[in-house]
Amino acid sequence: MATMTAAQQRAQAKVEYDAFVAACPSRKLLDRISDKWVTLILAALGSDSAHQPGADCAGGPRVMRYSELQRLLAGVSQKMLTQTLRSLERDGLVSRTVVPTVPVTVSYELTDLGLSLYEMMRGIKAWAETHMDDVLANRETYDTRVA
Amino acid sequence: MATMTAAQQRAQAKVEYDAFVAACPSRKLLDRISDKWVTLILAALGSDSAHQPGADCAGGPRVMRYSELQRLLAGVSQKMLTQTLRSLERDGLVSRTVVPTVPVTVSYELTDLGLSLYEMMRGIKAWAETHMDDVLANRETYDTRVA
DNA sequence: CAGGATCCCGCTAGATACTG
DNA sequence: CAGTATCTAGCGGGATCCTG
Repeated sequence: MATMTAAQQRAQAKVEYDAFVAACPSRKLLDRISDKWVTLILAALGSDSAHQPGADCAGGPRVMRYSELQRLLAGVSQKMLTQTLRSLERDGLVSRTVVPTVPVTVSYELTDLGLSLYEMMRGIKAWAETHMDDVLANRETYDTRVA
Repeated sequence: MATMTAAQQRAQAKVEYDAFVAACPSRKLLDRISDKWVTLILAALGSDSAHQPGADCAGGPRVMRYSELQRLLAGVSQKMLTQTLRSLERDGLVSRTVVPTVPVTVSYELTDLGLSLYEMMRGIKAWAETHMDDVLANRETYDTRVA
């Protein structure tokens, strides 16, 4: 039984390729920043608070408390907020500070690494603002052509 | 019944914020490139074929056929490959060419817009290769600190 | 105040089978 | 060769309730 069927060989190739892709640094980065709340938290802590519909918190503090973030990011569940903050802390992108008052006070801010990531996201933002209109236009053209 | 409960107001805020986020160009871009197969197809068509474990197709053609892509991207299902290619075509990022031979021959290649996106992804790749090691190191430190 | 624990549901990727 | 159609299971994420 040393031989494999074609299907088995394909399955094997898939496993290897998946492992290869999973190990790719770019893939890891994308997995991280593609998370909806990651980007929004980064934007919030990076003081790019234009991500709030009406109000503006321009020049707002780069250090925010849990409840502040929850208020700013309307619609985030506690679960996702906590989960996301934890993973960002784990990756050394944000720092978490607990002040043992009563009740307890917890604040978050970007680390240097997190700030660096935030800066790179501005590059993405720049591309998006430059080219997304074209993409959207192409999309509409395509849809009307089909219909 | 003109008044709303606190819960209703929160739900309303969430809807508005979600709509706001959905309209954000950066968000749209991230939704697009965070797709596993999108990035891999772009890499394949951008001739960055280092995404194959063993073999190398350096300097490979920027125009590839459906079956070539399927072979290169080991483990992709027909469904996802077709679906992804369609959406990329819809957005004007890749062009699809049908040659009516028997059986039919279909080839894909990047458009200028798609190439531009590919170039921007190299920026992401650069950041990843520069900083992901730090992230991973932080992650391990965090895990051992907890355990 | 900041978060842990639990239940539950929608969505989507994937497998399978069929076709022009 | 290059798809289309259908069905299903797994899982991420939200809602809800509880606590140091």
